[in-house]
Amino acid sequence: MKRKNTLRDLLSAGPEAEAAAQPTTARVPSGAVRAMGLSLGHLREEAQALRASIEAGDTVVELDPALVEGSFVNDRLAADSEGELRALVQSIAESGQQVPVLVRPHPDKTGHYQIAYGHRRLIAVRRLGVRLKAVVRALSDAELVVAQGKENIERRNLTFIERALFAAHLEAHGFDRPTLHAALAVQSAEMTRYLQVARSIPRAVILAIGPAPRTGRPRWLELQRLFAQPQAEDMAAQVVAGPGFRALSSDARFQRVFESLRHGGAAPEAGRFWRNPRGEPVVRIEQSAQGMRLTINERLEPEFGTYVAEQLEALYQGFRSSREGRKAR
DNA sequence: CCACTTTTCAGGAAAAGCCA
DNA sequence: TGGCTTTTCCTGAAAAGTGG
Repeated sequence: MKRKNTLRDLLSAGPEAEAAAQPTTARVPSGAVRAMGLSLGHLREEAQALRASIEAGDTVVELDPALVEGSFVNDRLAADSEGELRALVQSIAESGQQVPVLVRPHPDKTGHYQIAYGHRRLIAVRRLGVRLKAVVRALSDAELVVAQGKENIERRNLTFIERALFAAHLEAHGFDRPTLHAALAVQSAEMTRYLQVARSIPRAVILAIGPAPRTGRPRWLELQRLFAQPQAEDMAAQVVAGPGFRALSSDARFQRVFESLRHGGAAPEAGRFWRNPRGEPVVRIEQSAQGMRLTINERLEPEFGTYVAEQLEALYQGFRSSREGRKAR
């Protein structure tokens, strides 16, 4: 099997070589690797996938990229950065497309194809106006989404909420749990959390917040719990439509929705301060999932913090009696 | 700037709940 | 009852924050 060996040589590094964590020049020119900022793990996943396809007897063909369409399930909330894409375009222009993409014959349009993984390479190749190196395999819908999921999940490119939405999309398409687990490479417990979040938080709110790359499972779960309270949807809708919301980063948008539901009203602005009459920011007020933290700057107000600590008992008594008063009314 | 602490995230195991 | 889903908890790693 000459072809098999040739292709193997192209992707010579196996998992054993990766374990050494040393870049080998046999696989892809190392300069290009560095330029693209790709992790070795990423290359390993692709190499493994391709090795698997070679072992399955697939051949690499060259296709007109115009005949290749995207998948029927969309998994991303945000497009890849232009910088990353440009680096990939440059790499392919210089050293050619080193790794083929995986496609299947289009189920409805004869002569067309649907991509399973390699979306970014497809875009890059289109820009260059060259032909697309691809492995064509007859994949079922389930196999297609599993392959597509692997492309993103194994690169760890999707945020928590993107995975959750992807899972929800797949579920809506009627895929069973085992397929979902395989597509996202997670256990059933994690899948439950994805679906729970995607089901409980209104889609419009999720889309308005966006991928929130620095917001992970705990806080999304916490937000999902907040949506159990009455009026949560209305409140969130108000926040989302509020002034300046769009201008915030995705993570800040999450934070604003989160805070507004926690406090049942207007979102406090980030990094609040209490100022003394001189206008100095003496107390920094920070809200987290755990609670509220007050940081008292004793350089600005010496011994104020000590005083506040001493007054906690009196403050608490005042807090209790104000609560009782409210209940009695 | 560096070392240390705290927070956050995500993977996974085990227990609990649900349903045919 | 057994299989599957959901909930809860624990853990290690990474990131962020803090203080000297």
